[in-house]
Amino acid sequence: MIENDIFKALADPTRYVIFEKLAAGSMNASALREGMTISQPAMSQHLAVLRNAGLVREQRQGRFVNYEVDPDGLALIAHWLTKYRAYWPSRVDALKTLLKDMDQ
Amino acid sequence: MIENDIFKALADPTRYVIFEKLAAGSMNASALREGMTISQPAMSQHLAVLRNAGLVREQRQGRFVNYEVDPDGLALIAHWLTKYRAYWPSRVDALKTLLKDMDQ
DNA sequence: GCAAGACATAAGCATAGACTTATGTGATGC
DNA sequence: GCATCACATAAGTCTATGCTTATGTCTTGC
Repeated sequence: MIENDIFKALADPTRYVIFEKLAAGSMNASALREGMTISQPAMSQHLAVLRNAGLVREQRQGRFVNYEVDPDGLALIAHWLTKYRAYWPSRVDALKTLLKDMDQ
Repeated sequence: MIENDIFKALADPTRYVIFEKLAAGSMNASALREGMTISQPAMSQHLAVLRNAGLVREQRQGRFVNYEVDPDGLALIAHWLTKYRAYWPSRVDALKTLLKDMDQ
């Protein structure tokens, strides 16, 4: 279950912040730590989780590792969402009416 | 951070299954337990988490409580996704469909 | 009223996972 | 070669949370 890894990765507040930072622009691990009170190993571990979930990908540049948002992860969420189009708001009213009619 | 509750709620495999079951059709808590080896309190607790996250809503019917997918929760995820449009690969068909449906 | 059913809440336990410090690995520069 | 930097991995600790049993609350049917 791939989606589960994605949700688990984004469920942690610290990782969520890291992901948002990367979404604003790709960065290496040290740069990501700036402004956050987090140890270097913790950052490394969080990035590994995000990477394994497919939300982030790395790119070695000498002794730096540049991290960036991986579109594939976002695509998976989007694809997952399409499974529930029946429940999307634009159709909610029609659905509500339908359900109400069916109940009686 | 509302999204965090949503991701946290879906990160648990058991809750994910419950959500999928409800997406296939609204049910009461007892019906949800069928086919799952899970205690009644555990189910009740999971449903509370899903409800607090806005993913599921309840509807009292006598001594039964009918649970159903709350479109608001899915709408929040969809809205969250739009923040990352810049990263969406144009080639992904699922995304195209999603965008088209959401923009109208 | 009272028993039984459907669900929620309480309290305690046990594991997952987020953190730490310490150490390892690979690249760069002198 | 060797010191240093950027990052990964290891190992241990502590807290969050998912589970259990026990009990409470509300509703229905007799």
